[in-house]
Amino acid sequence: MTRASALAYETMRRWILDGEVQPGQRLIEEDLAQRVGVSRTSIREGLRRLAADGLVRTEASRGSFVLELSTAEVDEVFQLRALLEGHAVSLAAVHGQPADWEELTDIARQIDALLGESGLEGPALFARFQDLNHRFHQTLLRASRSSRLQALAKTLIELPLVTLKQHGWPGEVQVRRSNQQHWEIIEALRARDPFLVRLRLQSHLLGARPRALVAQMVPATALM
Amino acid sequence: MTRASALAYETMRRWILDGEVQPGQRLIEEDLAQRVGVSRTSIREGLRRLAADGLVRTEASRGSFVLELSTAEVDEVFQLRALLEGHAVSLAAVHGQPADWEELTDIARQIDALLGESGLEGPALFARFQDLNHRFHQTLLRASRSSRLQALAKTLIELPLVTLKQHGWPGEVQVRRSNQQHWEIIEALRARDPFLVRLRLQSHLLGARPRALVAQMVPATALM
DNA sequence: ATCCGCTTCAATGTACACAAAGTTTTGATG
DNA sequence: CATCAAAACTTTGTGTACATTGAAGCGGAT
Repeated sequence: MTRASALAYETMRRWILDGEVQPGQRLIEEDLAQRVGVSRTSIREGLRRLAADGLVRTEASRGSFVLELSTAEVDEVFQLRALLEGHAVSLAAVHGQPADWEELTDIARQIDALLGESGLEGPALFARFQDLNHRFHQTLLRASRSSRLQALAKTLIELPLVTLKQHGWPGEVQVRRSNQQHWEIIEALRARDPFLVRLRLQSHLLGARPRALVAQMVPATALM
Repeated sequence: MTRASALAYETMRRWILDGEVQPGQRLIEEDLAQRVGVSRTSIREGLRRLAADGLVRTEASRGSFVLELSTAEVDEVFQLRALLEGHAVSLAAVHGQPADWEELTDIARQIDALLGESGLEGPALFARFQDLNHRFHQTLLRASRSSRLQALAKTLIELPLVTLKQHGWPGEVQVRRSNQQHWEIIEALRARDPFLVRLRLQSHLLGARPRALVAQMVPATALM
């Protein structure tokens, strides 16, 4: 079984996404090899995959560094997500199946349930919301029935996660508002309205971003 | 200098894009190593980069295969190109510089010059047009001033090239029509009209595709 | 003759050792 | 004391040997 390199990839990927290694930090192959428990060969293969994902940047003969994202770059990523996922949901509105709506509904229900649990707050609430939210967007992408579009968007979705520890967690209010929008997206999908669902999804993605982004947008047409 | 792996990557990439290895063909690491003149280590690294580009597909423990694209997948790629490059040119209309317009104009002039040369036809004409056309679209992407968008679109642009040998070359008529559209795109950029330039670019990209594609489009909104 | 399982073989996956490149330390000199 | 160059060390890049896996071919049993 192809395991050592896959193990290296997944382990390091998790370290980066969970913030256990800092953005900008240099990654030394030998150290990684010892920590993961595989040889440098497998570590190198994992690093190259991470570089392809955009999670690390590799400079020739100088090593690999964990991705750093400026706020401007985070905005850029969200603009592109809005473009690609907007397209995806409008395809989903046409090609999607009732089973897709069910899956989305199930996830939205689980997020609602999360909000109902008393005593759940801060990091704990956030971690579970994060996971469900991620699944929601992945499910939307799958419903587009375009594997290539799915692959492109998937990499973008993960990039901003490296900066989460710096930006802190959203509060219960934001989670509530976010899931309300999820329900509205599902509604537009059930109605098979590609135009409306795209608008709602783009609004969902860009509304969560700093206001600065809106000002930078190409007026009226940037994301269409 | 990082050379062996870079050499492997570029050499194999050229083989694939030039059709010297067939779509679907299995690539055996040892053979490649001998043909390129580097060790399997470097070949493997090159293959992984090609896999990240989407030019080869790697199955665990079973080897690497040159990308195969069905006509439906080619259409899918062009749809995504229309989406991403459409966005890019509308950004270019806002953020681009006069130097960008000059560069584009220069390329369009060279294509016109190509058509003026008597005796140039078939594969020879096509090869030179192909190169200039590629540079035109790359320049458009650069003018968007979005490196991430550029990177995403760049990989898509190259994918359909693997099937060129199967589809034959476009004639002089198509080249002429294509460059006419290039001029119209440049005009819309100079006018800094993000809406118009996006429409013209999408029309340029999708017009060249089989009619079937239009029928598959999500009515009215697929690419907006 | 066909099907099942075992052996054999070819190709990929992994580890390790050596080579090349880059960085830091050190020491001599002005 | 500052500066610069050379040596020592650290880290990445490449080649090669060995391990593992999957496929193909072979042989025997029904």
